[in-house]
Amino acid sequence: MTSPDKSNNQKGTRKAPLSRELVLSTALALVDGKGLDALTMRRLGQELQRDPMSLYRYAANRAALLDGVTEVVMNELAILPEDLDWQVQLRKIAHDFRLLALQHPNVLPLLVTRPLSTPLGLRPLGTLRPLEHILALLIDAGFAPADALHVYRVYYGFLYGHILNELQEYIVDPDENEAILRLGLHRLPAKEFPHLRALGPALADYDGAAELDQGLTILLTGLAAQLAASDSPPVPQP
Amino acid sequence: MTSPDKSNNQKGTRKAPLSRELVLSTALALVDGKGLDALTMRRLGQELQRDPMSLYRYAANRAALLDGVTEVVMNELAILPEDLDWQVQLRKIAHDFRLLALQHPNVLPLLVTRPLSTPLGLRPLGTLRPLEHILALLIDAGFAPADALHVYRVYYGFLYGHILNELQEYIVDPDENEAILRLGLHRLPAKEFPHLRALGPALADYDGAAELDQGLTILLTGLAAQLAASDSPPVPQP
DNA sequence: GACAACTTCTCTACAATGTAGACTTTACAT
DNA sequence: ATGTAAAGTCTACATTGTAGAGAAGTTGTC
Repeated sequence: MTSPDKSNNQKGTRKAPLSRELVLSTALALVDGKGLDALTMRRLGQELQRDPMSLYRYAANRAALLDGVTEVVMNELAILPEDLDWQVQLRKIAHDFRLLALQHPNVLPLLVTRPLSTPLGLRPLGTLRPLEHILALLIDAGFAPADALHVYRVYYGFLYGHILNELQEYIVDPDENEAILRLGLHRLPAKEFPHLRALGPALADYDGAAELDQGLTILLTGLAAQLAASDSPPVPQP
Repeated sequence: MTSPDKSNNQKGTRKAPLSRELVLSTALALVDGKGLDALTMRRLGQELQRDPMSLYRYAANRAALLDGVTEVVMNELAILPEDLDWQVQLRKIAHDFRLLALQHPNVLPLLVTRPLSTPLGLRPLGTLRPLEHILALLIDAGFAPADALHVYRVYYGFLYGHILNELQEYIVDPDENEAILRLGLHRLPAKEFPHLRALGPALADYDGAAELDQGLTILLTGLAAQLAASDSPPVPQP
């Protein structure tokens, strides 16, 4: 072993030096496990058995740490083989993203919120890679580059929106879910909220994947139509 | 005047008693003006010329205060005359909501994030009213109640997503916008991000309203198709 | 080895925050 | 006046992010 953990393991077991990756992934674990609020410098330091201050070598401040966490999560989104039909690919990416969000529900607020403070041009590469990927995909599919951008926005907008929606209805304990729901609906004035109250049962069983897929179908239908429409008129100039 | 502000205006001008509305609207003003982080109990107290502790009579804690602010914003969303065609209405609501979000960009994180901590059934009525309204609208338009729910989700999902997207690209100073963008794009490795870099100009001029409308068109097209498809099969049983 | 430069981590300290608990002031009903 | 409830204040404390100075450990050069 060329790299020794050598001598200094005598008292507090001298630990291997930190790294940005280690710091960020422990931070992520903390958030996943105990929630966003649990991610404090002190707690993270404790988790890593280091003085909280040592963290500042790997993230300029707490905000940067949060950005780092979102980046880590974003990087978990695998980039995929390009073979398939573009519609199939968009579907797949959407579902992958949904699963990713479900695996880190506590991070979602960061995912949707942090980019608000960072102009697009300055975001970490990991965050921009999906964008580039989808642009490529759409342009290959026949969309004009500018249109591809619009389509991307519609698509990602819808995707983010769906995830938000789903996680809002998502409750950890599904038994509790129904209980709370019934309780809550009961509270609503019957005259003002007739439809909502009537939908109690329908609200109780929510199938996120199906819901997403349904939305995607609508979206893709519309997109395909648009593509077909724009494909014919502009003949390439000789 | 039966209610006197009478005697006690002699030294620090005895102030009229607070009220939840006053507290919340000042809180909103603070957030609008100075950003989310500026909304601290102490600062809000100072703004109202009261001891920070007095606020706890109108909001159980800071989190509740935040919820209150989102509620206030939500209540600004006017409910509209019902005459119009459902598609027109959905379009109108979407644009209204967009404008609302643009008027309170600093509140958006709350708008999308706070509901995550409150199960649907327990949200403030103001937040649920749009939901009920749209359900009614869709059911009137011919959707089965359960379908109306799905449609609502797609619609609101898309809407939220669009707003998030738009505000992410929104920068206060439009001059700076282009500068930052150019700067940022330049930084991207040309091999890895060819399309994104090429889209520089297209990225620079963003028309949110148009973008939203385009998305809505796609969505509504898909929805209308779905409505037509589901309208014929299930004949009412005699 | 001796020494220096550098990286990594720790200690101490401070200002700001949310909020519990006890108290004071004000308003009003009897 | 006297009691009761509401509204507002004071004091105090634990917890947070982070600045600044330095300690400990690592590595390179002679």
